[in-house]
Amino acid sequence: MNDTTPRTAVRMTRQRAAVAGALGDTDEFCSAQQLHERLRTRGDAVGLATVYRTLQTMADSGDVDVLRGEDGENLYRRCERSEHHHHLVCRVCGRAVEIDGPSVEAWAASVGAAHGFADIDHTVELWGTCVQCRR
Amino acid sequence: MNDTTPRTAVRMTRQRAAVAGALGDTDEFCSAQQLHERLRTRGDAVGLATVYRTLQTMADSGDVDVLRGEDGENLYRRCERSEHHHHLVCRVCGRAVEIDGPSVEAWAASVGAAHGFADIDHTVELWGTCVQCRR
DNA sequence: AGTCGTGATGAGAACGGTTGTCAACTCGAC
DNA sequence: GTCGAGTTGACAACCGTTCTCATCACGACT
Repeated sequence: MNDTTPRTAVRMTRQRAAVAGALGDTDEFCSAQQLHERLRTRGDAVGLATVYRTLQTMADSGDVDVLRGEDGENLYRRCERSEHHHHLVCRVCGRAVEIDGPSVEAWAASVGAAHGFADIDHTVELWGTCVQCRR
Repeated sequence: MNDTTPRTAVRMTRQRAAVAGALGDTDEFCSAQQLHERLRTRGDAVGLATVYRTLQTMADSGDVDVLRGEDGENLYRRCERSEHHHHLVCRVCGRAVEIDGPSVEAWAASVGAAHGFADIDHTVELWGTCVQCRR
């Protein structure tokens, strides 16, 4: 009954290594399905459900950033910073820049409080077209 | 070839009036399905597809605000201001306050430009729990 | 190296929101 | 009243994501 004996160990499997590897290959946000396809063509086939599960787990533990694309699907990218931050994402290729809005956090909290709302959470993402994709 | 003869008139139908009426009843953001259900119990039955189509049309013309809920579904609310603005939404009841982040717009544009991104668009929504729902 | 328990996997079904299909309908201009 | 084009509704199709469950394989412990 002591915590020194983790009851739920996270096992390292070929599949998890593959997903992590594929994510490490790029700076761009990509969907679970894109990742699944990339792994398949790479010869590192992993079940789609597993890709979803793995990404979810990694997102929970803060190993990947998740954000909802403009069409509603979830996009993932390996996380470079563990602190809270936002993104400037290219809507064409998915390339992203991590940014922080120094004032945003404070602004969100104060606006929330001013209207009597608690547990304020905020969504702040910037979409644009990067130089390469602009042509 | 002159604009004085609109080729595609928007017709006022019982269904559109019903959807508009249901939206006018509340200040809260609600989903297409909630609206559909509300209309049904009200005796003003409208097909689900029609509710979706009508909301989409109204959103395009700026008559309703749309935002994507935390679970990914689209939420609609009658629009009070046509100018660009953001929302502070109660994640429990959907009640919302229209807000504007004076600095947000400028900040988004400058960050985008600084990284060579064009056509910057931004998503800024605040979620919280309102007084009534806090208990 | 062999055992074993439990977490992990994958194929496919299920789900939930949304959009497409198409024949029947109805608004509204004439 | 007529007529045509926009509109509607029941239902199928879509699509991303999650669930199911039998089978597999880490890895801790011999």
